[in-house]
Amino acid sequence: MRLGEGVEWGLHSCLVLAWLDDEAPIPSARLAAIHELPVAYLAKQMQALARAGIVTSTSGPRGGFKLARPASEVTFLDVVDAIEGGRASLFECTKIRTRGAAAGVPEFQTDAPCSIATAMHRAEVEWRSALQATTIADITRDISGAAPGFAKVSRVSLAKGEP
Amino acid sequence: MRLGEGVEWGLHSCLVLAWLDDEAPIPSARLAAIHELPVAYLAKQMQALARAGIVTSTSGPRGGFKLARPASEVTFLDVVDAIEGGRASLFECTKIRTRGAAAGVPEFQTDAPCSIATAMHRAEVEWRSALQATTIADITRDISGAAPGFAKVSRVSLAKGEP
DNA sequence: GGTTCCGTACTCGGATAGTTGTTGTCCGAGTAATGAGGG
DNA sequence: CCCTCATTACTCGGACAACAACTATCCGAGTACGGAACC
Repeated sequence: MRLGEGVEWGLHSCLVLAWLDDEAPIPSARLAAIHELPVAYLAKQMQALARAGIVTSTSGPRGGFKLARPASEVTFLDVVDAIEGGRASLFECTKIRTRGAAAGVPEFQTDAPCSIATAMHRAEVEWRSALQATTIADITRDISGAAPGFAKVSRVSLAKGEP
Repeated sequence: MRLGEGVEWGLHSCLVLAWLDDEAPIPSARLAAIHELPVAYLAKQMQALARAGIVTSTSGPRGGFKLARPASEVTFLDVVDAIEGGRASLFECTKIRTRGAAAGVPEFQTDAPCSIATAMHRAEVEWRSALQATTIADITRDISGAAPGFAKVSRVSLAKGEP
């Protein structure tokens, strides 16, 4: 079990969009070329981000994608939920304790939520909280801090396409 | 994206095994009947638990599964890892920042681990920590506390099979 | 020369196949109880 | 009556299909630019 690859692509793409925020919209083709990804499939993931309101899309020449809001307000959880499409519930309780022979056991028939499901959900909340506590802006800060002198020139190379 | 159903089955089965700890080993057929699950597929999951050393298996008549160690030493993380078979890494970094046009950007070529992967892994550690902090014994405590008076009689019904 | 209009090229968007992983099932190897036979 | 041993039934264990989800791809709808024609 693991997250789809699209999550990684979406996060990196949002990072690039934040990086080139003052430039024109970036089409999927260029986003794909930057990370050497399948163009059409990345486009599909970008559609999911657009539906979730994380990025805005523009059609036609000079069109492409831009961040819909400041990078500091785009959390990792937003991107994960957008691309996984709500299927990001790590655990789902199917109420198996209410079926079969266990149905005759009073301790298992209480209306209280299943203790196992509760524990799993508690862990999941920890995961989602950590994702929500991190934004795209945190990552751009990391990268800018690592090599501030080359920021502008590399942004230009990325915007042009090939290095 | 979500965990396999086998995780829920494994957790509930461990709970039953802990509940009936002083009884004879429980065969997969009875475990499946308790929760009305597909017998053969549950057996497959129990095999995974046995390989991980969480339960011990006995063949032949009067055989079945028993917890290999006290329920207080069986964490949810143990069960999840055992059944997901090590594929429980929620996120895997495929190093896409080192390919394509991004390969020419100095900021993306540092040897430091990918900031995005780091953030995702940090969230995953939170999840795994929460899972490790919960044991099967915690759940048995919850259930016993809810209806202490009926514990013994229901344990007997479960051991016999049908209520 | 300025304005309008049309053609063109480029972009997103949803509908369409291929491949991997999960779910479900089956039969064989091994083992302990069981009953018969012999001492 | 007790012991030995073959039979038998029951269990786990790994090998074998069916399904779903993820991955990958294509073509159509819409839009802005660019140029030509007209005023």
